[in-house]
Amino acid sequence: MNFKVQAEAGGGSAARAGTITTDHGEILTPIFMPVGTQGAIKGVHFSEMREQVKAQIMLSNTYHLYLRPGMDIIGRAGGLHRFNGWDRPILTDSGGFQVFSLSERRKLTDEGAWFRSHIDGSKHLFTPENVVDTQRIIGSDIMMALDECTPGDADFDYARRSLSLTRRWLDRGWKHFCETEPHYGHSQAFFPIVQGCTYPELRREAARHVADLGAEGNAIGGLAVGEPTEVMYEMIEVVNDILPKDRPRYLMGVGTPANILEAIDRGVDMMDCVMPTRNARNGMLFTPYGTMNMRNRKWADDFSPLQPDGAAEVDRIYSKAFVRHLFIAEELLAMQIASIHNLAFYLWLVGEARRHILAGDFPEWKRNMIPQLSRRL
RNA sequence: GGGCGAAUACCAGAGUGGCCAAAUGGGGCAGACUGUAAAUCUGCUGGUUUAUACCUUCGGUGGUUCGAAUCCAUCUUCGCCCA
Repeated sequence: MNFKVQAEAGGGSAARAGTITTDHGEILTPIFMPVGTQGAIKGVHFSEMREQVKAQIMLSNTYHLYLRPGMDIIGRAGGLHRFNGWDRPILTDSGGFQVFSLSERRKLTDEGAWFRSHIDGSKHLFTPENVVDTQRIIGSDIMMALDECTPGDADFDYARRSLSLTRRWLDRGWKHFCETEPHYGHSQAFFPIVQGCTYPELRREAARHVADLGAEGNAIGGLAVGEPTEVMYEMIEVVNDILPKDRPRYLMGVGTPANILEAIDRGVDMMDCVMPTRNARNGMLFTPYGTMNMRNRKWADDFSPLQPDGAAEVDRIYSKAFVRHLFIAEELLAMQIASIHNLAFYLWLVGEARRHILAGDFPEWKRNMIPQLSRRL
C-alpha cells in the first residue's frame, strides 16, 4: 500500500487530498467507505456500488465473517474478494467494535476478548494474533488491530487501563502481522488504532505509540461513542497533530455528513459509518440541502425527483411520492433506493471536499455546507 | 311488509354497570440511529400551553342507576335473511 498527498487545503485547515494505492486499485482521499459488515452492503448490488455510489473501497467485519460463513468457507473461496465478487479494495474491522457493542456478551482478558456469539451463543476467543490470521484468510487490503473501543463516558482510570490493554494487544498484533504473509498474492496493510477516550494526555500518548510503529496507515478509534461532538473534534485535532502526515489517517465509524467535513478539515483521510445505510433503511435521506424523512405525509403527492441534481440515477428516476409510497407499503425497493441515494450522497460529499481542497477553497465551501446539511426538509 | 344483527376516536376494532378519554393494529406527528445483534427503537396522537386535574366524547333522543360506551324505550342509518 502506498499513500501520496497531492494537496493541502491550507488557510488554517489541515485537510488534504491524496491517493492510496492498493493491489486492488487506487483510492482518492478523503474517502468515505460504505460498510458491508457481512461482506455485502445491505440492499445494494456491487454494480450499483460501482456505477451509482461510485464507491472506491468497502468495509467488512472480521467478527461477523468469522462466525458466518466461517473461515473455512472464506479460505476455500480464495478470500473475500473472490467470495463476494467485489474487486476493489476491502478494509476489515478486527472485531474491536464488537468488544464495545456486544459488551454484555464478552469478557476481556490480557489474552484477548472472549465473545458469546450473537447467533448461537457459542464461545470464541479473539486474540491480537488470531485476528491477524483471520484477516489474512479474508484477504482484506487493510486489516485493523484488535482494540478495546472505550466508551465515550469512561472515567480516566478505566480509560487508562483500557488504553494499556489496547497497547499491549497492538504490540502483539503488529509483531504477528510482521511475521506472517498474505495468502493470495496481493499485499495487505495493518492499521493500528489510537484509543484514549476523551483524555488528551491519553490520546497523545496513544498517538505517539502508534506513530512509532511506522504502519502504512493509522486509525483513530473510540470516537462518536457517547462523547459530545465538540470533544470528538478536539480529540481528532490532538491525535492528528502527532500522527504522521505522510500516512493516511482513518477515523473509525464517523459519522454524520457534518462530522465528516469537520474530520476532513482536521486532516482525516478515511471514514466509514453505518449511518447512510442504516438511516436509509429507517426512511431517512441525506441531501446537500438537509435531511428528509421519507415516511412523512408531506411527500405523498410530491412527484418531483428524489434529488434532481443528485449523484445517483435513483435520484432522477424515482419521485419523492413514489419512494414515500414504497416506505409506507414496506416494499424492499424503498430501502434499496434510499441506501443507494445516501451512499451516493456520502461519496459525492467527500468527492466535493477533495475537489475543493485541490481548488484551494475548501474552508469556505465547508463553512457554507455545514449549516445546510443538518436542516430538516 | 316481517325477522335478526350492527352502529365506539382519522381507519379498522376491543370493551358489555364504576379500575374508560376508552385495549390493540394501521395511519399521522415528533425524536433517535455514528469501526451494523438494527428493513430497528422511543414518545405523542379528543380538548384545556403543565396536570395523579378539569371539560367534551362511544349513531340521535329520553329513561333506569349513587354511577352508563355498557341496562331499558324510542328514533335514525347500515348489513343479512324471509316475503
